Amino acid sequence: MTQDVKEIFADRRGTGTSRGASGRSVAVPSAQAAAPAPPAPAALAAKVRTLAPSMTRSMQRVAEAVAGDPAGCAALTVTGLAGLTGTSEATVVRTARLLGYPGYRDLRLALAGLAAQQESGRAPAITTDIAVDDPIADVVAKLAYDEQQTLADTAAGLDTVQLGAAVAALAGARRTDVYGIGASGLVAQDLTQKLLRIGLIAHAPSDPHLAVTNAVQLRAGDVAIAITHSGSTGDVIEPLRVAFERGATTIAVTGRPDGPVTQYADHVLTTSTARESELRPAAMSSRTSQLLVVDCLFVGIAQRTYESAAPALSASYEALAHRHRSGSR
Amino acid sequence: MTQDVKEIFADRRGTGTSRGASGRSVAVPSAQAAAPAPPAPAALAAKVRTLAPSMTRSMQRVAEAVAGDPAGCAALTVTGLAGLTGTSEATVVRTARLLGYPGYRDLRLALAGLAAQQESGRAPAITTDIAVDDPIADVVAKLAYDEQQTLADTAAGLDTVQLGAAVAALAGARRTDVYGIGASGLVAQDLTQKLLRIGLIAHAPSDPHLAVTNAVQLRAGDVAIAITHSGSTGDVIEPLRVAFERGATTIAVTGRPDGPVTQYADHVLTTSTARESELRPAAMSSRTSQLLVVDCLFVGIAQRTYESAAPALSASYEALAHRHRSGSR
DNA sequence: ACCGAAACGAAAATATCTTTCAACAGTGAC
DNA sequence: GTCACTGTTGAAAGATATTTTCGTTTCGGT
Repeated sequence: MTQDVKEIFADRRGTGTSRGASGRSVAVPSAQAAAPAPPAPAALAAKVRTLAPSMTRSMQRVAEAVAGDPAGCAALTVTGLAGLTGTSEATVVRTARLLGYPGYRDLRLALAGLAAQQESGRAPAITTDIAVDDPIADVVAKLAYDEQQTLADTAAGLDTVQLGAAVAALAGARRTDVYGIGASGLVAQDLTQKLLRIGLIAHAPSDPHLAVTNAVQLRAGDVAIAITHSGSTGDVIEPLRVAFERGATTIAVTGRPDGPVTQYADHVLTTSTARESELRPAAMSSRTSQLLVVDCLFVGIAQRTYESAAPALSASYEALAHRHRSGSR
Repeated sequence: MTQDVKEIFADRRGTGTSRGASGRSVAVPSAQAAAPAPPAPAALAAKVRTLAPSMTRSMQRVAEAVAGDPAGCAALTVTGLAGLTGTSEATVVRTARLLGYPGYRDLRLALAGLAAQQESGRAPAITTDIAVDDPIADVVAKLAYDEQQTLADTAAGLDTVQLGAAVAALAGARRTDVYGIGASGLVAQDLTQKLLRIGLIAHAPSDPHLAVTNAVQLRAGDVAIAITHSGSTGDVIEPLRVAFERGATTIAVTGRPDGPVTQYADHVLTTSTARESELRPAAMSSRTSQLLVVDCLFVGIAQRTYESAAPALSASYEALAHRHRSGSR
């Protein structure tokens, strides 16, 4: 619940990006040292969207103002912004904390930076929503633009320390389980396919019961990954919990870093949340975001295990070659 | 010479330090405001050089530090910067004034902006390939950039006429089969999931033999889609050929519009082919491209069948709601 | 060596940010 | 419906940071 919020307020300098990890030792030493999460520079708009659901009404108003007019807000003091949004100074500070800054002062600094970037980058044409009567060409353009935006947001908001830790764990894993349901299930399978290609042992059970059965087999040295946009998909959380309790290293790929799933995750990789609409279900951009994260994991692992990954990759390529008809002209 | 300094010191309220006031009641673009020069955004280094002669020794030290490391200085308080340069707070404020800002606070804000600009300015260096020893942050940036590129290429290269025709066929189809193997198989499943969600009948057999078995059942009024990057995957072409011969409308989503698969396709949707490398297999960008095409198909169909699609979408959403744990927040 | 003007910094004064705490609103149990 | 409880909120106290004041120091000229 709001315990997340409370925590943030209570222990400001806290290194605990992931609550789950607090009870256990993190594999990579550098992880917690640098972990407090580098206050985002340009990833602010994305962060606002990601965290918006876990904000209270007043905080949302503040976040909205900040995301909507960085330059304007940067010129305001706490009191000014509080007045503008019809809230109190305390709320503004709370919002700043929630967004990952030590206090309003730093948020303001970041805001100034963002404003400068926007200024130089020139306004990137606002995405209007897709309408029922949009011509097909517009649909293509809007979707492409949106997905590009999602990619940028995801890349900006991805915690490279967590990512590095996740890669390290995966690269040395005895075996890996990937859990995902629905659209996220496809992402899970995608990752699994990739891992298999570089000679790692990976499974992506699609049946929730099988997933739990699988999870029970895991132990220290194994890795379990849960992929869920909402962060609260029971069928995915359950196997991760089991894996967590069996001592496996657990990773959560989610759009809600404050969701239940992170309780059992040693490392949390945050995917970006784009606005959705009737014609554009959340599944669309969350999938794009998840896939980018998965690709990053994959390439990271491939780098680390290059000696064995490279031959494995070409071997699987060779093996499939004959399944393609010879000529294509 | 130092008369500038004097002036600045003497008349402090001249330019209206109070931001709040200036934001409201100033009706006329203040004449005096023009003269004092708007606080420089990025021209800071230049300003330092220009004004250096009229600075005292201590102030020069401060100006030098500021120009040399904007990012670093932006992180410091007055006291900190005074300490770093071996001067006093008063001197720092005096320098800020000389540079055209109402006070240190505003200089600091400008500094943050400058730092952000510099930061983003050095981004475009990511066009190179991913190397084995790239730091993880570079991997993220490069992958995101590449996928964005792929999206742009795909959107640009997509034939909207073909797309429109494909959408029309799908929207009116009695049933739809989607064939894909390996990475493309996941895309096929993704499309299938989406179609099911809006109440259409779709299958994505993953077993090639089952695919053919399925294809045999198709007839005019049905649609078959083959997804293959290479355009020459036998296991995918075969069912499409069967469907084609049974009279179904056939669609090919491929990166090779000249490949064998198009022989049996009524409509061809071209995905873009990005360069691949050892660490970045083709599967990665082709998948991104294919997914965009699939999304376009989906949204197009949803538009056409809006009356029935919208309720179906919300119904499936409702049905799944209870599978998510109550809430975080 | 002495004078005056300019430069400088310590500390007071002010503005700004942060924390605390008590009151309030929403929610679920009975 | 009422009660207890948890979570949210803003006012004001408390802590920091910035700005101003003002006396001391430095430097150049006589």
